[in-house]
Amino acid sequence: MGRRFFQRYTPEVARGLLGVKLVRVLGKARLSGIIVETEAYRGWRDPASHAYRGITERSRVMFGRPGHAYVYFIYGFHNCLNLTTEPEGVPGAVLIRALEPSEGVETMMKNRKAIATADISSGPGKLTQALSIDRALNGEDVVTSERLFLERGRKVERAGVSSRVGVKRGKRFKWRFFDAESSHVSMEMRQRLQNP
DNA sequence: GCAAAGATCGGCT
DNA sequence: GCCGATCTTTGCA
Repeated sequence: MGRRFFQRYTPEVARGLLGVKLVRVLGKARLSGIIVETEAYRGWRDPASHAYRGITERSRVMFGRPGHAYVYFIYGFHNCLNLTTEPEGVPGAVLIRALEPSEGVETMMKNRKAIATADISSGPGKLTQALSIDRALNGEDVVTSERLFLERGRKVERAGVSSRVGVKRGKRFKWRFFDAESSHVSMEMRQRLQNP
């Protein structure tokens, strides 16, 4: 995926990432999964976004060039992976919320101590654990990186849209996108199917 | 300095 | 459905 893909209106990128394969290379091992759920965080008017109050040490990456990883640590336990969007200077990022595992499933299971494959990466904190993604990858350029990047995946026929989950403010933005035909999304919110 | 909240998960009731 | 774990970031004194 080129830089231009990310340099657009964030909800558009979030929708466009559905069906794309996220690849993590660890030594000679390849771990990957198809993105089936995303959320957009954008601009200065979105109260749920880390960029809401302007540039801080943490949110700096969101204001930088598009196509970079923004990884933050939350609740004392979990890392969350985002990909930055919009032209430089405009804050935006897409939170990757769920993957459908494809390569390296055994390793991901081990990383997760999971017994069911549906449980490997069906949540933002789960997938970073499965793919060994932490803040060491914050700021990684996924357009040129060889340890974290995107590849062509499959076409998503039916995309669902809803409010974002887990946020208190900014509910009015319908910026959560998911593959309505996937059984690997983070929650069973497969009602309210629409076309974005 | 310090206190409080947080883009979560898993276990228990 | 509710609760606890655990620690970073941020806002305010």
